[in-house]
Amino acid sequence: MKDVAARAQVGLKTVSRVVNGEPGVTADTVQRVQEAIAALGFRRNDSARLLRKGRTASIGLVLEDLADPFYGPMSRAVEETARAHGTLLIHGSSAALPERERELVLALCARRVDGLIVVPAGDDHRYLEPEMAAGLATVFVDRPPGRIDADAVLTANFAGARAGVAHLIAHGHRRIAFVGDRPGIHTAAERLRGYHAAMAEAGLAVDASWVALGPTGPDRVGPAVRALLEGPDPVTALFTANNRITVTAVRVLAGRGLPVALVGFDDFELADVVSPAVTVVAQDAAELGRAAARLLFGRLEGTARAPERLELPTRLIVRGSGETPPS
Amino acid sequence: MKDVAARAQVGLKTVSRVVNGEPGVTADTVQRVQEAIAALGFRRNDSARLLRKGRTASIGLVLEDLADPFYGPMSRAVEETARAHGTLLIHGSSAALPERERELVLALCARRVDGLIVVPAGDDHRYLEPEMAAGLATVFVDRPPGRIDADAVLTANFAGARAGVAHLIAHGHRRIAFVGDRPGIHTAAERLRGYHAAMAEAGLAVDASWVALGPTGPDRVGPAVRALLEGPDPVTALFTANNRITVTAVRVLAGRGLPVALVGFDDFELADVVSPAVTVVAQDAAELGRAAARLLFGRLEGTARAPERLELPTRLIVRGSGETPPS
DNA sequence: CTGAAAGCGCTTACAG
DNA sequence: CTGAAAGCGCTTACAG
Repeated sequence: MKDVAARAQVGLKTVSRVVNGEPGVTADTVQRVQEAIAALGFRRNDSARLLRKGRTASIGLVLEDLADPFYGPMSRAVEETARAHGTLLIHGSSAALPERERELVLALCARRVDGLIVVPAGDDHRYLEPEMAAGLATVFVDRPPGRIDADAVLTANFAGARAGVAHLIAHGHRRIAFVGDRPGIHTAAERLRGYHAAMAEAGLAVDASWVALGPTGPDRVGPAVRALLEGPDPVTALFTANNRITVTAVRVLAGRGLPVALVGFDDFELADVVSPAVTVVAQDAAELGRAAARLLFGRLEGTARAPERLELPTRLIVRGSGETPPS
Repeated sequence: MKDVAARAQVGLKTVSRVVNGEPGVTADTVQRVQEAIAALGFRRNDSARLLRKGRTASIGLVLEDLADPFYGPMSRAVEETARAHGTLLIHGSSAALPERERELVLALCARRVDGLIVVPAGDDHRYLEPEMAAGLATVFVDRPPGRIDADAVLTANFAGARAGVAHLIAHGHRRIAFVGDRPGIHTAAERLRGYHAAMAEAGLAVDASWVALGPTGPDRVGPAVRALLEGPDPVTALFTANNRITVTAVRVLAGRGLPVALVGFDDFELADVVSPAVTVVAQDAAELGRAAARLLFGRLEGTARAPERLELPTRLIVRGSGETPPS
């Protein structure tokens, strides 16, 4: 910019005016500056600009794994909202490691992102308190923050799971298994609670062996599902508590002839094409992202207000697998 | 930092030394400074730091759509490599609009990202020439850059498609359709070329009505596939040229009883579970991202070298749908 | 071991 | 209409 000013024989401020299209510069001067800009190939350095302005026009999004199909639409929705606000999006995957979540979040804070959207991996977010006290807008999504009060956008996990399990019960099932994520994860715990509620409301006792919790990879889920379907007194229906688990269950069921009822939490691509098509409790990942971004920019632009908690409804999509009667 | 210095009664440089763990400060001084840091809740502003350092420790990734399952693993791979280099990742979706790609890329340039990875939406990247001449490291991925010379990591689209179509021919098919993306897209054109090559090598004439090109949404692909399978002299096999198209084709085929052979370009989740399981020409999206990131950081750390072009091989995964004989 | 001065590339607040 | 000075929050190069 200094070079441009020198070449156009004007002051720095005049170059700044031209670059930013501010009024109050003679057409003649504007042209001289523009010629110098073109000749020197000058481009404004937005990082320097934003340092002076006191914001970064960027927000951070920390989630579990960008490669998980659940997070793609969510990220995209956040990105679109950010774009509408002239803001860039910095991404980070925590790989479900609390330590990595913290590291990423603090790196983003050090960059002074204007706001932060976090899908928690850990269950203690007190490390964010100083940042939030200093004015960092933060919204948690998919899972609530741990040990601090902050904006959160969640899915109705309890109600959704309860409705899914009740659906299986309504179709005559009594021996229903729950295959879920590790119980330390909020969504997993809520969905499990929904399962227990539906069973209790129908007056059905739950055998401890019907509940299989753990990592969502096929290595754990495959054997767990097979175990539930074997033995002297197998379950007649499965409630799978997230899309990674459902997909593995579908794969296992496809390998056996026996009809087993299945309802999954989360919709997934081709759920309508596999045979039988999979009945799911769908949540809207994109809307989760949109709502979180809306809350975030609301907070960035508005006045201070108390933390808000939004809960988005689920939708039962009936496709066939959940309506199989008990064998 | 000024406040910390004042409170600890030291100079700015000493605070800087403590914050960065540089040697040459008395234990006593270190402690005074650390107390001041804790009392004031000071956190270094990395944006300011990096401005002074002349880099931003961030790279930009511009792709078509973060919500497309093809890009999730690719992004994640780029992110992991960036992480290993202490670099953050800024994401942008072009929505396949050349104008939006340009806008995003230039916004990232204005932020002075250290490097850029681009999945092109447009076919003219001369707008990047001044930036690249000024030292911006840039790698194109999935599709080559248009009208400039630059690093690129591509899939062997031509060879992969040729092998996929040859596979159908080897299983007795003569009337094979090609359902692909708009021909302006490089990958689409290459795959079409592979189809024509395989047909020509087998001495088979291609009826113009067998080639259906256009947008990859179900609105276009669904009717196109149905049209190919109806009429007096329908095709007996389909080659679908990307995962969005294949998924729609699978959906259409599931709705009819007749066996039609199918080979798709790109693998996708549950390809092994739908019935029949789908034979695909798989490409490695994660490796595409990893290779691109490796090239980028190689360029950032190394000396200048001529632009490089990598081509990753595809893998034919035989699952059943591609081995259906002609009806 | 320690710190004052200059600078990264911009904008703000002000004066002429 | 125009520009010199100060400042955003740091680091670099240097001197003591």
